[in-house]
Amino acid sequence: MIVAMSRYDPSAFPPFAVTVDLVVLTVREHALCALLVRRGEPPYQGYWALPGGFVRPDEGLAEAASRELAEETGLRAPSAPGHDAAGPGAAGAHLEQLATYGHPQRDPRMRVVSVAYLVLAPDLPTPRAGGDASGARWAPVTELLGPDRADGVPLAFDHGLILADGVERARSKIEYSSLATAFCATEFTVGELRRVYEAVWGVVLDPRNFHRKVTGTPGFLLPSGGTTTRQGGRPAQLFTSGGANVLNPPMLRPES
Amino acid sequence: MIVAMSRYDPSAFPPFAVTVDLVVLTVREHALCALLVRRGEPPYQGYWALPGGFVRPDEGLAEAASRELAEETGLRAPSAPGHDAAGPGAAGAHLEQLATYGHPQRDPRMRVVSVAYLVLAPDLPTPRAGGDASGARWAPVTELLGPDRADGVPLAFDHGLILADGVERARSKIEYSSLATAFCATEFTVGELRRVYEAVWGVVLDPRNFHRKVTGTPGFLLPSGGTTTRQGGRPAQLFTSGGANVLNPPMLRPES
DNA sequence: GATCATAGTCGTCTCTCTGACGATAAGCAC
DNA sequence: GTGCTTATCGTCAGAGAGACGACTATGATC
Repeated sequence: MIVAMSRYDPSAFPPFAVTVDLVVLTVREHALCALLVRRGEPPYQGYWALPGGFVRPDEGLAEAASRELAEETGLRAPSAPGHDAAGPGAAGAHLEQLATYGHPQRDPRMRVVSVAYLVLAPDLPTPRAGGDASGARWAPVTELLGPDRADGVPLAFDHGLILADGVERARSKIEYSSLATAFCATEFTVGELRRVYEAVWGVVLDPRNFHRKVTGTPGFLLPSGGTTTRQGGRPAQLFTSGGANVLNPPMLRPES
Repeated sequence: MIVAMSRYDPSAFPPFAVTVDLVVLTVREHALCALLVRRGEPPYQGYWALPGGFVRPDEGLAEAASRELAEETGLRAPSAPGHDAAGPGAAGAHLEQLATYGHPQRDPRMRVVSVAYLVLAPDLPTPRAGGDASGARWAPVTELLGPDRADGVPLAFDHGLILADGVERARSKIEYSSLATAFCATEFTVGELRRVYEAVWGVVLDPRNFHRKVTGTPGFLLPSGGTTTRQGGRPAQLFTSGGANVLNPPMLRPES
């Protein structure tokens, strides 16, 4: 392909590389964690980075994100705008576009525009390294963000910024949607859902008020009929996500 | 530039064109309006489209959006994440990234990924046609969206979809931020701000409850000291935007 | 089996905020 | 002045949230 740049010729254009990067979040051991892969090649060889890759010439952006997600984790994720064809309570991760990053020097090799996607997934087995990554892990986001970062080595490229944006999106979106259920298994208890909120927001919530709120919000939870004692204590009712897209009034994050 | 495609060679990549498209919204005559330009060249010659253009090789995405905005409207817009350097109440439009659109066939000429930006501006003079556009106008969004579209001709490319996403973003964002003030002049009255909400949401709000809400929310409005009678009736206090980024509790959109 | 620890669930009280609406204030047109 | 407009203040009932007491039903431990 021959490429030329002329101000007024609309058939000419400067070429860009387009990639997708994934902010894959899950809740494990009461902490919000992000999926990282270790880069096996320069630039940033040996650094931890968000999973991602080039968009192919014949695929859409969400399609590329979904493909990369499957390659890295084996997760099947319907894209966000289309409703989950499997209906309420179906397993599988939530995927939505986050933002696009295109600083001219964000990749030293060439001009790269990266479309970031946010994935919210239930707890998964330890990831396998895939493709061009020499390792993969779940990292608590508290160790990756902020000035009190435990791991002194930053992420590759601008992935620290992308991760921060993704975490902020997740934190605000579970306020006014039922998206927190995407962090849970198909069936879950009110207490498990509460622990998701507590992990994502980093707060403690009153179990009684939380129970009243989520069970009193129409469309948020559907009773599945069963009970479980897997958390110990008194048996708890099992629910599936009611699929309500928008909660009104929203869940309130304490002291924000 | 020679381009090749190889699965595992990270220095090779399929080339994309990257553009920015602008959803410029304003409120005029009690209606939410979007800026459209008429395309002077194929494809979609003669169709109305969102303003926009190619990103240059050496500029960032927000920079390109800001440049296109200035070229089309003369507006100077600071990008959203950085706070307005001119301080609270400064004129100038609000600009933020909206979403990125990259369906493989969205442009018949080539593979184009478009990063859409949302601009909220106070009422502006009738726009001039600029660059490759043969005309420009403000169109009420009610005439452009939905099945009851008055103008039977759709917008070029996927710009109808982009516009719908931008309008939805604006409608939801003024709920929990002070962004509605971006539609007003530097100094404005409570009534003028209420008419912004009414136009964007397409509802009527109770003037007394609205007044109590906005004047009672800390950081939303700053009294500027003056008064005006430009809306008729009793003189109204003038305010500037207090710059509060997030309103808690939010403004409530009726019956949503 | 009795006791304890754990987690779930229901209720109550108070306070804040909202929606509905009455009442008053202060300009302009005539 | 009267009438019309818009702005602003007040009042009241109801919904919802935060704080917290009380009770329930399981497994663990003695």
